[in-house]
Amino acid sequence: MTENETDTEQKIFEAACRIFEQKGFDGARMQEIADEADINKSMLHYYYRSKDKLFQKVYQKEMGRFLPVIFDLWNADLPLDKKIREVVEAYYAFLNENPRIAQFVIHEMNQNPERFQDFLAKLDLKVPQNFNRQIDREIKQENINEIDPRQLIISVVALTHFPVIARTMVKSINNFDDEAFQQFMEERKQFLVDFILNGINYQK
Amino acid sequence: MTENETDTEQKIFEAACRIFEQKGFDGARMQEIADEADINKSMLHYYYRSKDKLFQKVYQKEMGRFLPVIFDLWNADLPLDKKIREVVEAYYAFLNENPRIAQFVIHEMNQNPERFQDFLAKLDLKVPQNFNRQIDREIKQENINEIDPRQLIISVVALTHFPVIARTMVKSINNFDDEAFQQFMEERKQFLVDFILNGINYQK
DNA sequence: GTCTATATAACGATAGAC
DNA sequence: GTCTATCGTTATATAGAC
Repeated sequence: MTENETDTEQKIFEAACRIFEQKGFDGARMQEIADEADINKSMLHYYYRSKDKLFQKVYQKEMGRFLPVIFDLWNADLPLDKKIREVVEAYYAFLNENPRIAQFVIHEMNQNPERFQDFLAKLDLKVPQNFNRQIDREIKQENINEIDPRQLIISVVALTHFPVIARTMVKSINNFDDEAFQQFMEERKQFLVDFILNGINYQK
Repeated sequence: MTENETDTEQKIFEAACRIFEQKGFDGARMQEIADEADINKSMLHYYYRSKDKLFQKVYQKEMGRFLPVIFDLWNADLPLDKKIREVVEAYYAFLNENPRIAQFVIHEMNQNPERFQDFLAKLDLKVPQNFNRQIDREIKQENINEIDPRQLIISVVALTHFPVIARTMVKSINNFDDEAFQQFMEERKQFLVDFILNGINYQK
């Protein structure tokens, strides 16, 4: 019966992830999570004691998945143009598989900045030092404009993540259905790589 | 006594704006709004009947302020480089005066896409047709790369708005206090204008 | 219009049978 | 482990005195 235990617990957790991602902590209802998991509400308390503790688990999982992806590739040993393409594609792949995670991160981060800061500190993410040096070199060799690497990183994150976070607005304004939105985002991928490399005046 | 009536009603409304912006509909408490307005909780119901109706008013005010700003300047009769600078500066000015509005819009839009779509339809915002034509001309004259004007607009919104929405993350990652963040954003303004114009390969 | 007191409903959490 | 029934709290909302 160990399998059934694990199974129930996991069904609850996965349902909680979906509901918390959609509604946030304040908007989520324990009953709703129970319904989503197709499991009796008491089981949520049996396995996780409280809404708060269940949320903590979800929070750690989602933040722990989201944040490393943001930084992972910047330190890679790749030429700048290839790196930009890889980062954009990695962001796209991740956001495609996790369409609501960015929205969750943004909202819960703003609701409780201290908790976010504490969590970030524990993650011990590497500041992209290699990338800073790479940008320095490229500037000295006059391959790109003089830019602050931090401005570039946040710009790439913004350009890729914002349309996903603001998907409702992008769809409404352009009268996109889901399919048209998906196509728009696919076209955007190539646009972004060119836009970013031109943006820093990259000379091959 | 008409003055006192209006005064109380407005104090409530302004407090409600601040609380709903920070906490969202689900996270906001009527008692908290009453405290923020320094007014008895019953008065909220006396003037606005319900939390929902009070929120509707706030929603309409905030959305009605936010959305026009996004589109206003794109149709202006300005050369492209000047237009980009003006738009970026207009976005900056608005977000500086309303530091939490973008976060509010994003969250409530995602919580209820249908309501957002309905509201947007009623606003009857002009699609930036003039801007589309301007981009067409610039492409034909080979002043810029072949780009989709919709991709450019959303990119400019993303580059300016994302750091504000994700302010907590930007601050935490870079170990910025409020002052350092403000300076980073100020430096970013010039970075963005160059980055965007280079991004579309603008030739003066 | 403003206050206190209270009704009503929703939600998180627990007890206890099986 | 799982279910039903229910407790205790909190939140919205209203009634009624002033």
